[in-house]
Amino acid sequence: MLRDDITTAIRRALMQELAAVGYGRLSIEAVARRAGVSKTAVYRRWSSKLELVLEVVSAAAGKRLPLPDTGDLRTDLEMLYLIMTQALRHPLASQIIPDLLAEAARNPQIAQTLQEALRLHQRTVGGLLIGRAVERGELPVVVDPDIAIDLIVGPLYWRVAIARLPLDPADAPRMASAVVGALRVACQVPIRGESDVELSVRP
Amino acid sequence: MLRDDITTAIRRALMQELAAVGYGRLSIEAVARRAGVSKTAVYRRWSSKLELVLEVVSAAAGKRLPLPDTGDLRTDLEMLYLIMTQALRHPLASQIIPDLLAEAARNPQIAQTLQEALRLHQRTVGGLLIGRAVERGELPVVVDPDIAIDLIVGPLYWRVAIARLPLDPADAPRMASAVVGALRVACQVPIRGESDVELSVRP
DNA sequence: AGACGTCGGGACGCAACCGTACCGTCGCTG
DNA sequence: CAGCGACGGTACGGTTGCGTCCCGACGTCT
Repeated sequence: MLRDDITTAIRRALMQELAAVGYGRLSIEAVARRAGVSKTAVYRRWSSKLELVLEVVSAAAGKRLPLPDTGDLRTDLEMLYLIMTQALRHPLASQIIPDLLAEAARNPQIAQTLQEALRLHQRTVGGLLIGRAVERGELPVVVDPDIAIDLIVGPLYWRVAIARLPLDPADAPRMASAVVGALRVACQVPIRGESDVELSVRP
Repeated sequence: MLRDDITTAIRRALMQELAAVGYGRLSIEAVARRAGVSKTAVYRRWSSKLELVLEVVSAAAGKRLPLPDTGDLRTDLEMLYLIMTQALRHPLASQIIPDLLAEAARNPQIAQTLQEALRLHQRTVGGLLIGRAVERGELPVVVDPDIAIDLIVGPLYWRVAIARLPLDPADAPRMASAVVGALRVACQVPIRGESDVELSVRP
């Protein structure tokens, strides 16, 4: 039987190495060195760099974040943003996730794994948030869950993970309010044009 | 004098190689090979891989996209989304930009260059769009241009560059309408009063 | 026309990494 | 207690890329 302590050491070393040098420069040799084991120990468990990364990352992505349920869409989003900000601020996540997303543009295997892990997760989270808001009457019937996801996740991901600007705690409620406004419009039947109805923050 | 044809051949080869293997795996040798020149030709012009990439990329990022000015914020955004989608659909952009953004998390030089090139550009574009909308009375006075950028760029970038879902032409107007809704809310004075909803996270 | 200066190309030594074969060791089993 | 099987570590040949040096070729200037 393979020793568990060595397996976990390799997993941990992979994450650190991935954050340090990225998938492109990642070498089995460096992972083994950082883990304090030999290359053979790695090759016995995974046959290639790709397989190693896919297994470890998909396992790590399986950890679900807590899902806010405050009974109010705007507050739910605000909490979600604070949670996501904290998660994305973590050095491992903030370096590994963009790196793998970029690599996914070249490697279909990585793309598929990330799609299943991240996008599916977000779709359920977003679906839950929006579904509950619809039940409470805060939103009309959703037209397209994909657009809803884009509107919810896009702004925060852009700011924290891409632009790398800090999300001022005071900004979270403002962004949440704005996204609620976007969702209200997006959920309307897409009648072209007459969207100059006054949209208030207050329900 | 350095021959211009070879210089441009190296520039073109760099972009292709960057898209093919990414910054991490990029090698001067491969660039020279693809350009059909010798390594010396590259080293005579740029002293290192980083310098080469910075120069070429910042030059390429300087190309400004056309800025829509239709006299209506929603239509401006719709046009902007179509333009951005087309630009991001280009294989070079769709692979190079996420790759460099990920690398920017490790390399301050790249981060700074991208900040200046992309973020600054977007800030001017967003500032223009929003400024004109404010002048027309479509929006109240902007509170924070950064949040406005996040709301405008985030959803589209997320969908096209990260989730890699195609933006259905029919989705552009819907996304534009939704973002207008978000901007209307975001531009209101952020009175924090009526959010006395309980702030608790239920798992 | 001839000499000079500059540029591109090929070759070299060096370092890192890959994937594998072999060897010593540990633990289980009878 | 002894034999066996599986595991981890070291060593190896091969490949790739780096950065540099030297040489032949081309254009220019006098």
